[in-house]
Amino acid sequence: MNAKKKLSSIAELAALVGVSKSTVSRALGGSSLVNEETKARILAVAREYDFQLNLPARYLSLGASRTIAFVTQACCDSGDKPDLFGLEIMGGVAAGLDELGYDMLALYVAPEDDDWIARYFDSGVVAGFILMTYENKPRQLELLAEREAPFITRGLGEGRYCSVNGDNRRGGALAAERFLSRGRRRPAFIGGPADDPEVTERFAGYRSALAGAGLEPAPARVAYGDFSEESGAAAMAALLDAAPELDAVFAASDLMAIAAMRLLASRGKRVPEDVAVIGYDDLRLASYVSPALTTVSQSVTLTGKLLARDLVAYLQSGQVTNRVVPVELIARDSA
Amino acid sequence: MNAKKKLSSIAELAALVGVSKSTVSRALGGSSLVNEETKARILAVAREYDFQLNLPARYLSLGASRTIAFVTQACCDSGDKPDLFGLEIMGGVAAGLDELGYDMLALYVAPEDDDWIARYFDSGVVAGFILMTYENKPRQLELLAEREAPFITRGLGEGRYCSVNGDNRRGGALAAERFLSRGRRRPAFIGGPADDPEVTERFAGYRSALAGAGLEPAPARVAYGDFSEESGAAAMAALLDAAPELDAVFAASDLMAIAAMRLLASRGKRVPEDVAVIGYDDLRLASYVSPALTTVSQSVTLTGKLLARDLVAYLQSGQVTNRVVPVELIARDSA
DNA sequence: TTTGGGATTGCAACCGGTTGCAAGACCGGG
DNA sequence: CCCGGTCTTGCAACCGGTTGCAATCCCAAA
Repeated sequence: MNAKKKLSSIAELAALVGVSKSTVSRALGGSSLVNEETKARILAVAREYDFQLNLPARYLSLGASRTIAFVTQACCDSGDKPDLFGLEIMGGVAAGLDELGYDMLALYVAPEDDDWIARYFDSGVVAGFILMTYENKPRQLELLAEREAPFITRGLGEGRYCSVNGDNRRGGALAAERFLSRGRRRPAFIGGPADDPEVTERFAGYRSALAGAGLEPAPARVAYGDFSEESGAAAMAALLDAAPELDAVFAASDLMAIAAMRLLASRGKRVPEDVAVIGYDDLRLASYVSPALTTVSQSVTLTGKLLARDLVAYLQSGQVTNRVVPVELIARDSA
Repeated sequence: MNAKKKLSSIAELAALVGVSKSTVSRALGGSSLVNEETKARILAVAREYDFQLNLPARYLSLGASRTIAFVTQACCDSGDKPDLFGLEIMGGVAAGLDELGYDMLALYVAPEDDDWIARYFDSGVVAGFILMTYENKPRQLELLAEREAPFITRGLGEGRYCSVNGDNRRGGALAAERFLSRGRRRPAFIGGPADDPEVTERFAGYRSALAGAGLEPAPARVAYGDFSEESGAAAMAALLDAAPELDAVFAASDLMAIAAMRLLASRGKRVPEDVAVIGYDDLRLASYVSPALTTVSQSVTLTGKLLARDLVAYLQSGQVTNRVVPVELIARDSA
């Protein structure tokens, strides 16, 4: 039935319908410069042969592609840890881009690689980037800006470039409120890097919610890591030494929270009876550990879709957006 | 310094060096038809201006792109479960493709979508596919074959098309041996779909290892699910009812194994004291649950790299390969 | 000195789209 | 009947690469 020979160019289609290349091109592009009746005829034949236009040719001609690069950290060689948070967001981004008719190229870049922007942007393969890397992020942002490559990032944009960001302040507050409602009066905090604006925001929200209850985060009950498990364990150990009286811990990433729970267990503390624990991110993991981790959820799917939409909007209009997406507390067993 | 104006075409570069387009094209392509000295001169200038050739144009001219689509299941709208196993493999594929100078397009397709092959292959955006979907996989394989689109899949290829596959038989055997060495004599099996060749292989390996010790898997101690958690819980429940004497469970996926562990706990069985549990896949998750899951590892990174390499080899030579990658038992606490 | 052949290089066509511009068809008004 | 204007359509140039073929140059062999 559909064994008709493949059409491999607009010219063949044109010949078949009896019009010129240009007319076909315009018809497929939905231009108003074509007679409705002719357009219908062309589209009918196109559908019948299920014609697909050649995208490389189109991109060449248009001087712009419809592909977006999703840039995430390379998980080096070995069974190294992929960036789980980034990976979960990728699904949302893919869905968002798909709706808008864009494709997603997955780019795993090594932290010390600066070359990818040129390789992918200057060569015309991608029209823009979604930046999810953590290491060296500021430098990469700068490089992108320098090249005038369109991009969006998850995290703070500060009005200078597009971003989608969780409501970090509210996230911190949610954690603090949860502790308070559970009667905890001596909560501790484990941050990511102390100079990471997301971390300071979370801390600010946390502190002011505590302040609302007349509490203040004792300096001895504040420690910083780098979002990784190892750092989470180390921070937890340090906190226990410095402030053994703590009865709750709010960590700025699920991985640190999980590591903290392990360390607590190894020191004979029960979670949540002795120490309540709250994480951040709501990785898929969080619901599998035991006790299941109470955590602040950033709605990965929504974040992904917004990253996609706002970047495409920027490509089309140059409109810089800094969107904040709501967070919510996912109450499980650890706090 | 490097503020030289951008070179946006081979022609500009050519003018700068004082040669023709063709010569530049050949020099960049490493052709032997160019004088070594000229080639060096061209490359030097190219590097100085860090020139990137326009890939859409190149692909158009060559009639083939250097992009591979990694096809995985769309995780529909909501906070739906992404295919964790696929996602972990993706990292390996990305690394493998990168080494070979290919790019990776991430394609999340809905199970009932048949159109993507045309959209991506006929339009010339991708040169081939890596197929990771589970639902409707046979049909999609058929469609790909019909269109003569180059692809490779994880799982069984049966000589008809390229594949990379874990050593399922050995995986099953490893699990059985572990049970035996732990003194378990009444092990149960939870498979994925009973007609999935990977599952039957695992079962075959498992059964024959048991047979080596004079045991036989009682039919009452065999159940089938679909790799998902829900099905794992259901299967486990059924097994407990039908064969309450069981002292071990080998599940064909980590998710089913984890669900089984939960169900066992809810029925008052201790893992591993009362019932030992072994999973399959070694998802990142496996080491986080408690007790940490003993499981059969398929070396995701290696699998990913091989998928990349074998597909590219096929693109270049038409050589169909069916590779089997070794599996290993990761001993943790659950068995 | 002429001739043959290898090494380099450039010309120009082609890949398959898009689009500015001109041309033809057809309309109503003057 | 002529003119200007609106609709449609096609021509041909262009996007930036690749590559077959012809042209040129140089050197050794005859």
